[in-house]
Amino acid sequence: MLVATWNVNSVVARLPRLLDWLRETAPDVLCLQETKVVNDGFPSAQVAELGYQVAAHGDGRWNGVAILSRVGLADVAEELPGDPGYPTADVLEARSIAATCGPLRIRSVYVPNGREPGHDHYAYKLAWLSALRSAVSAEVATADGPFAVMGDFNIAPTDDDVFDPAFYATFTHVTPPERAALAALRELGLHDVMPRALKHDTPFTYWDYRAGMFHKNMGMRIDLVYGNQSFADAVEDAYVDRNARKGTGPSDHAPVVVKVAI
DNA sequence: ATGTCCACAACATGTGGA
Repeated sequence: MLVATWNVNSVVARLPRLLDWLRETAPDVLCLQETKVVNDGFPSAQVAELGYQVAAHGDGRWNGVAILSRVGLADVAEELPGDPGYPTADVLEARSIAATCGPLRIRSVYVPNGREPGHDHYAYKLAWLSALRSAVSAEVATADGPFAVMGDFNIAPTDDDVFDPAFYATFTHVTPPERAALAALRELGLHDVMPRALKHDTPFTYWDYRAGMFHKNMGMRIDLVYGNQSFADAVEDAYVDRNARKGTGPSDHAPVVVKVAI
């Protein structure tokens, strides 16, 4: 199986590139983030022509996640129990969706950005990650086969995952509490599936649109694949498809593609 | 050598978010 995750920064704006990429790469399962569209606006018919079923969970203007599968799609869960909501507990954002795709249980996540350390949104990010840990803990405990949670975590696990730690020193994505939240996920028995880079030896997955950062390779690895033991044992290859970040009208993220013997 | 994009409201361009 080929499994992938990609923050597309609007599935509508990215549709031509998404369809081209699906034809070229032909993943069996693709997790999307930042679809930025309500479910009725999701281009389901276009991806269906390529053989994919869709489970979408969208807000509209912001956020939005989805799972595309051509190996079956069942037991879809859009709720995240314990979701703290933002700015208040009654406002839940579309940041997580889970489904069973053939033999694989999968969760696509778009972790809150956090904006800046100390901001309300930063506290929300940590609370949201705590809720995610609880949900994933239950999934890991009940999974009798391969399980993976993947998506845009908006956290670089280590200093090696950013082009220059000093550049990000005062920003979110690298603070100890955020990294501790990732470690808490791994403590559930999940493995960080490290992709190889197609260039530069740095498997970054995100480069800001501004100031030519992609061309200077000033990026971060914040799109992650965390798999349980069964999933990790089956990994044959993993890479960041930086080619999808090139050219006209790219997302600011590149897909992470994982080949698993499942 | 240089370097942002997206959606929305509204209908020009400002705004918020990333």
